Amino acid sequence: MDNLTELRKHIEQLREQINYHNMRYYSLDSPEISDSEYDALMVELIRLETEHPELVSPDSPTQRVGVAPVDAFGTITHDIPMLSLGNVFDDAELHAWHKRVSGLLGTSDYTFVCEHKMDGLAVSLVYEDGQFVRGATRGNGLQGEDITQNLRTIRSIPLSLHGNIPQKFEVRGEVYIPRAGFKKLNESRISEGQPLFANPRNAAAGSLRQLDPRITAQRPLNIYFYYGLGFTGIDVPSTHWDMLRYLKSLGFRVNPNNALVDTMNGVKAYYQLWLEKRETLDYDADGIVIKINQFSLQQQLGSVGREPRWAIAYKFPATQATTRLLDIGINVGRTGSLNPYAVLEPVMVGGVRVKSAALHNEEDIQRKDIRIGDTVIVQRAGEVIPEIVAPVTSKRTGKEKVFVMPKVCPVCGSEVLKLEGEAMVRCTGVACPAQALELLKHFVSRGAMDIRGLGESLSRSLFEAGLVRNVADLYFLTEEKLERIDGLAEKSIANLLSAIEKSKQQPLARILFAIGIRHVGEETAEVLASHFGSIDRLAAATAEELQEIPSIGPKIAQSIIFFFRQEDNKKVIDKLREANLKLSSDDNIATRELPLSGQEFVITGKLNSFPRHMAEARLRALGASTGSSVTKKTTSLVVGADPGSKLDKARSLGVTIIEEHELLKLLEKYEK
DNA sequence: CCGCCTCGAGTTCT
DNA sequence: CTCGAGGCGG
Repeated sequence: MDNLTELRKHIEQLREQINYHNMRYYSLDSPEISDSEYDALMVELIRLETEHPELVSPDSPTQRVGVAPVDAFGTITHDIPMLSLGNVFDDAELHAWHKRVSGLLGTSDYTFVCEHKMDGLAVSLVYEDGQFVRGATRGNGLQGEDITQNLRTIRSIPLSLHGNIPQKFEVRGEVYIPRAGFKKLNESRISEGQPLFANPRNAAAGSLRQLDPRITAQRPLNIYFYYGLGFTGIDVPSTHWDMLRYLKSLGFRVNPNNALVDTMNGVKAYYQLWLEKRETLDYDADGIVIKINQFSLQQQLGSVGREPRWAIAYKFPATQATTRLLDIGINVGRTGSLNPYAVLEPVMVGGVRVKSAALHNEEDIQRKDIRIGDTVIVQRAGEVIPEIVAPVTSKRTGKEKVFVMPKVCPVCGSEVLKLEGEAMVRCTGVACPAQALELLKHFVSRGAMDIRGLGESLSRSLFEAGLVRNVADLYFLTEEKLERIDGLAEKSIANLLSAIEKSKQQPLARILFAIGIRHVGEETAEVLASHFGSIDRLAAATAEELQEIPSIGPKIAQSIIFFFRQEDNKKVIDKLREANLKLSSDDNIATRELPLSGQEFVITGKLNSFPRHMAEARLRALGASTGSSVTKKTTSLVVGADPGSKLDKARSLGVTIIEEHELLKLLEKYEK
């Protein structure tokens, strides 16, 4: 046997192996070998084919990387037209369809196959003698574009089939981009400065229509097959359901969520199920497709125009809609950030009337190229919050206006500042009313001081009436003052005052969160409260001391120091103290659970009342940690009889030193 | 210095 | 929920 024949055989074997594992991995989602083992096979094949280009065959798995570009797509006439589907939008219309069909057939003794109506691109593939020879887009239904080379790059499309196969047949399926892949694709497009795809469908369409298949090969395209036809040289199944199973047995990827259903109630249940669960799918589905299972009945029904009578789409309420962007407004946040939002012509999306949407920041608007006056696609997918996906550029009239961030704060007129490397533009006004009001709203909110009955509108009224200029003013409100507010009855006033009174008991962590130090949220406030135990100790801390705390870095440290340096803030804190808020957790009942957490105690010398390990255990039970030597992290040193060198160390580090009787007092105070 | 993770801030509608 | 920013480990 000569060398070349042997090599040819080896290459053929490799291809078969790779094709088999391709099918396991891409079509059946159940790989048998690891990715690296697979890669090794592929590398070997590429090496052999590079060395012997004459042995490269068009169905070789190496050819999926895409061949050289074409000038234009050829036209392919579909042997059997690719029909579109009629739509129904509610149960009544669905029943009307069922009734019509049953009437035409003279029976309602048939079954249904339910499938997802995937939001992708319908394609048609022709196989001859087990080889994939031709693939086309749907086009106008009669003629489509020849995208054979692009389809070859999709891994789950078998290039050649084995076993007892039809001489010739056609399969149809839906090409799509999985959601995860779509997200990644758009992310990489951002970093490459390319325009974003509005949705996975557009991305799939754009990818399939690449003239250069090498680009298509890099897109995460996938496909589900849902139809087989035009078989020659073999007996075909007599129902659609069996056809799907047959396609699967040939190695075509078939959607596992398809269902065979006996009754209309089953159809409705399938619809309801996936209406609720559609967000869990890794592709967009805009409805379900109901097909009459028996081919003989399908034939009997035939088509009207371009729509078969034997199938219907039952659409989900749209999660995307287009509407006009009337204007772009600006909100000023608590931190002074200027937050643009879209003013939309109200539109129904996913069953809700949407009239505004957040636009995050200026860059976001520019990247998406959204202009005032544009027709835009609004989305309200699984998430409740609407967003603008993209403008519909084809609807531009030329009168649209590009948005520019104002140079001054729209509320107080102060200059705005965009810091180097930051996305947000900020108002520099120290006394900006918008910021003050937002801070007030934040202060009374649920996670902060939790003052019930003081919502958005009352906050605004109090602020505008000049009764509350800063958050501390809340604690000096009186009945007489509140009577000046319109629409505030006696009972409401009493409730409000009692809610304010109650909030005085909020623990230190809540207060630290509520006063609105930049970069100090709930979590960090908790850390600071348990570490320092009082607002005064926090205010006195240096940047170094702050940064020693885990999760506190230079930025947060700087922000805290900046906050406490401001005269206005000092005044507010003094007034809060005057109002008897718990600015120190020492006298705070609400922090009882772990009053000493964040503190580290070290004991030196001999204790009289109990052994050292007992003292340490009791301290730990209160949330403190205990150490054996004095370090920068030590917060208190307990001094017993005959103290050692730890005392000197503690003095040099400025660690709080307490005596045994003070420790006892401390323990008694917190233990119960 | 980069990538990963967590936290902070802002947001819509019923 | 999403995006940006800060902290931190490799």
